[in-house]
Amino acid sequence: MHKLPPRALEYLNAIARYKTLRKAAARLNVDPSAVSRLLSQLEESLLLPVWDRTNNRNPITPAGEELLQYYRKMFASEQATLSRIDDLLNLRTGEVRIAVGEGILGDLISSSLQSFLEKHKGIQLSVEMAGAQDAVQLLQEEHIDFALTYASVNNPKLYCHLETSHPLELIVPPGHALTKQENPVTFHSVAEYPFALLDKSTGMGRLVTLAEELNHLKLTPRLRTNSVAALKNFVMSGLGITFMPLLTVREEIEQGKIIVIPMESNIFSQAKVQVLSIESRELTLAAQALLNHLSETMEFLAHK
Amino acid sequence: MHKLPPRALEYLNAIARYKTLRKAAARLNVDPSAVSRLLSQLEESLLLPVWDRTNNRNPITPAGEELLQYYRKMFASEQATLSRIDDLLNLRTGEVRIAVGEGILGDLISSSLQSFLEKHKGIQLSVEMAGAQDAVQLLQEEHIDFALTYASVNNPKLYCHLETSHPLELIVPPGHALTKQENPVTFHSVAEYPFALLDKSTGMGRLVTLAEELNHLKLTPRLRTNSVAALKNFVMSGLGITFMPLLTVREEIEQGKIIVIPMESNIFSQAKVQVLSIESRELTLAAQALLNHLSETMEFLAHK
DNA sequence: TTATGTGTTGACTTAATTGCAACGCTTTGG
DNA sequence: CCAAAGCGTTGCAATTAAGTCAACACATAA
Repeated sequence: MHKLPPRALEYLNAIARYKTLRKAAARLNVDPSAVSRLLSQLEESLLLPVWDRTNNRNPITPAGEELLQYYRKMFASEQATLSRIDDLLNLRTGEVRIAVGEGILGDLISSSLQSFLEKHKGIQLSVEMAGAQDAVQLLQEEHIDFALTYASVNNPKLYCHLETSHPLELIVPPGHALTKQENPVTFHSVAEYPFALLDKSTGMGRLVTLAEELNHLKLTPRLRTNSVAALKNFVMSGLGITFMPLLTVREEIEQGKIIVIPMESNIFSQAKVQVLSIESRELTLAAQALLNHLSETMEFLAHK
Repeated sequence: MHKLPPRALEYLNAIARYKTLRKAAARLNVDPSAVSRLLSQLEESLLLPVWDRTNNRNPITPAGEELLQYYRKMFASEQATLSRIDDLLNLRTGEVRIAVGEGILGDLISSSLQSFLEKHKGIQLSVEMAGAQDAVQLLQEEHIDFALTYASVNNPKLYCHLETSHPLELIVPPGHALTKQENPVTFHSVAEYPFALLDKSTGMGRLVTLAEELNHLKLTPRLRTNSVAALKNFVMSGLGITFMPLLTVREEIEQGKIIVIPMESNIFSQAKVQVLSIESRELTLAAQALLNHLSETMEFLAHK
């Protein structure tokens, strides 16, 4: 099976429109000979005439009609494809899939995501809530474009687009005994109060475990959960204290429902929010646009 | 708007299949550099990358996916088109439209038409019954491929593919007085009996009119119709006599229902069955095939 | 480390398209 | 009736596109 030269079909189409070879050639700004020859060799390859040189009213043969039907469909489809690619280029369409690690509350980024969706009406957005290592998994399996994580492990396969420091803080309810303490609270003194911890599966959980080991101390929490919201409620209801980054409880602090107490541990100050993607895998245009948008509109992602 | 080079899409498709440029090039039996260059210039024209050189598992970018979707649809459509054209070439499909002039009974050619339809299962056939000049009109307006006419006028615009002589004969019922006459019947003696004539719109009708003028005689028929069948019934029921070509009454003669009487007039011997089409307009393959089939299977069209 | 794989680049060759001028033909209009 | 304008086609030269070959830079695996 051979190939249909598109140029020849274009010529045939022009002949169908302008009825005669010379007029068609004139419209296409080519020499009539080019048209004549290309169509002749097309007919030779098909073993069939595609147009009737002696009929100026309806010069297209049945075989030619088949070709034209194909050509016109193809042409329309090509234009549509180019238009879609142009949309892609101008972010009028596209798809971004991200994961946000537990520890970064949906509320925090949802307003930014919403303004992004409004800015780029045609872009589909998919946000997956996941643990830190789940996010890495999703990245490597290419289910997502990038991940927003908190306190995740370093991974050489991953590229960090930007990171901001967000230390893990000690969070207590108003009126808690530790609020009266003058000198900075030590890790040991925390153990004397009922407290809650995040699962070890999360980045925050692992950070706490690390601190335990460094302080040769085994904490036994009243509550262990993988839900940041549950953790917040635990503290706000006065049941006890916990560790959380400031960014997750900013609102509650302003409302006085929660109080942050400085700690002397500098282990927790390693904690960072990171935007990660697969090393050496270029971001989609749409993904890059979302990333830019997030870093512009989210204070907690602003470079420090 | 520019044009998508098909070769580049073919290359992109091969890369999608074989994951790497070199393997794709190997499968297509081209040098890798050709693939590299063509794809690079495609990307340059689109202002977007179409494949990811660093990802051997899924090298196609979103823009590339759009292109491939288009390419595959186009490819399938091209194959289908070529297949349809091949069908045209091999008469597995097509359309033939003919007109048969009154005077050639449908029964006469219907068996031949039927065997043609059986031979070429995919061909659509359209048969129009028409008067001789109606057929010419249909030809010139290109509604039909060719016309089968009887005793039609000569027309320089028409090409006669084949013609066979079929004189207009005197047709009488068995036992008619003229059957007893020994010397050849003259045109004048016909007028003494009740007779029927075809409409002047038909070729046969005009032939009779011509004979009237040459013999300075005005015939007043008992019946004037444009239906050959009505004419036959008129004679068979013994109501009178008429003029018809042998080919339309062959069956009735064999059954003894109708008798042919020789006439001395040689005007009627001009009458011919003709296959006509527009001069210089080549017949469709399918039309040519039908014409061949008719001339092979119809005795009355056999060359004499 | 070597060895094998990737994509890319430069110089050259080859094939396909096109432009130009001319020819033979039919149709049109004085 | 002939001249003029239109048609499609062909030979030859020029341009452009696509291809090969060899070499390079880089990454990965043994």
